Amino acid sequence: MFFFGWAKITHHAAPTYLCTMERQLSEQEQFRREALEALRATGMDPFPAAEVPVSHLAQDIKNDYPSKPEDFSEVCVAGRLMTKRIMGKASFASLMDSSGRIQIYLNRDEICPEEDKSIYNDVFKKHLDIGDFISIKGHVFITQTGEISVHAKELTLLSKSIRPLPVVKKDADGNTYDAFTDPELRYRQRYVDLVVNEGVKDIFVKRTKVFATMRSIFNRAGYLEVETPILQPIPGGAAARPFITHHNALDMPLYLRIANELYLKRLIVGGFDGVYEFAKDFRNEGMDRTHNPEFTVMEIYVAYKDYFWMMDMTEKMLEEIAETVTGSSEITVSGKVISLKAPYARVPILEAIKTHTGLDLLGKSEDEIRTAAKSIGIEVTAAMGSGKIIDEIFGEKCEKHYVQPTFITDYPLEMSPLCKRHRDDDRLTERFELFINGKEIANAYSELNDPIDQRARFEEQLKLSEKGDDEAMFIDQDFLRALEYGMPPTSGMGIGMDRLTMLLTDQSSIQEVLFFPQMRPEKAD
RNA sequence: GACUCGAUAGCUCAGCUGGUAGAGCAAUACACUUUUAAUGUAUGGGUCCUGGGUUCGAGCCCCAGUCGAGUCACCA
Repeated sequence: MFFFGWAKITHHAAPTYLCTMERQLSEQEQFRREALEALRATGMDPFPAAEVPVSHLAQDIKNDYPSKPEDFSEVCVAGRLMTKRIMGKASFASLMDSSGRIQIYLNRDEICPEEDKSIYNDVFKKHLDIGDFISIKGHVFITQTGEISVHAKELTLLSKSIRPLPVVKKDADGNTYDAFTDPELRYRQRYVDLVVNEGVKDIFVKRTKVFATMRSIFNRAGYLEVETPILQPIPGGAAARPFITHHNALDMPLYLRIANELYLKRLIVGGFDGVYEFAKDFRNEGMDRTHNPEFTVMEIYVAYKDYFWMMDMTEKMLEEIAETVTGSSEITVSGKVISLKAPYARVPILEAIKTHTGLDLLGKSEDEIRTAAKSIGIEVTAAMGSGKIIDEIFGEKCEKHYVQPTFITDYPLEMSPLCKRHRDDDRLTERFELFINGKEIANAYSELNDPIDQRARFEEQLKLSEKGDDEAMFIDQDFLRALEYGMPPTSGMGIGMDRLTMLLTDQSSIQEVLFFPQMRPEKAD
């Protein structure tokens, strides 16, 4: 069983948050449990099993009732009770379903036409709480104050909520009061965040639309969506510290993938013309506003193409995604208007450095590059080769200037061990990174398919790692074997899906676009 | 990892020079048949993040720690 295997390796006690300890109930929780028992005492099941005959969503009623009121004489809506306004024998409530909120009007004598008024007087007024799931059958009408509402004929409890939700209110001007804002609580209890904070759902709906749009663009082009191993014996395809785990039956270490590049290229060797994968990757590094230990990358490889083709494809794809998801190819990111309309500027990295620092590094030796970097205040260490230094200069002095989408191209050979040499200059590679709003969004190559050169590049990485670069790449012998059988000329691209989503939803923190961002364990409740 | 800020009622927050813990919303009770941040009256609700220390006395001061946010470092 999973648990025993895991316990054997770690020897850790179960984290405290997994322990089920008696928790002191708050006054409000006690009241809700009493209400639950009171409902049971009336013979009502607070958690009934039957299917709910929902006929309409709140938003559809609000959209369509004005033009076709005759279609709304009998509706059934279901969702959470979010407010109760009781005025004696009549009440208003708001019901929230997946589409939004709608007001419910309840009248005692219509809900309870018989002698027994307990459904209204006891169940609705006393025992129903904010957060309970209910269904309402009735007809749609417009109140005196002009709000489209459901006039209730029948009220059914669907599920009792025994823990109070934070109550967030809005006034007539749209100002929000008592918003549920503590980031720790919002991320740990995302379910609550989604229920009470307006706009949170929308970010995640957009996230899914980004994925769906990208997928449909690739499928339209005939590329194959594939799955490749997450547990890898050699964590290849990128330079990063991996998570390590252990397979008991094989008694061997396995790594959670840091990238899937080398597996997708094996599939190109195998004869697929275009393959792509939305991949969760894992990197055992620091966490901050733009880094989560697990994150999502889309990688695509297309045979017989080069990186120029990939730039064309990428800019058209991003334009279409922006239009589909946000309704416009112009987006606003932290107050800046960014146009994702193709084509994008294309700037070789050494030209970018020349523009922003005045340094001309083309054809310079490692020592000259090191000296030049120091001259503009870049810190360099002995472990850094010329590629890493150039990357450092670009990151420090240039990157931030590329707010509008820009392909930075033709990186030095040393920085790109999986990338084909540049057709015009063998010190450079056919690589681009796409920068938007000063941040890297995508990375692509004309893929290196010369197995002899690939082996030499891996060996170069090995030397770097001996020099102290703990992120240099591992050598994957099976990948080299695959290349030796022959890989067609291929272009590949990886795009950070979390960061793309951040861009398209104007969020500055990766935690806002991940349902469940990584957190330290919380204390026992 | 370093620094800064924060943690008080279900939620958002206030808390004076160290002297028995406060508000709004939410909750409970009553009233109220078209309200919408419903309203009115009354009431209850606290491990002041944890553990030490100083003090006659600590939410507040000191030390150590936990969790979170921000900045930096790290990071293809």
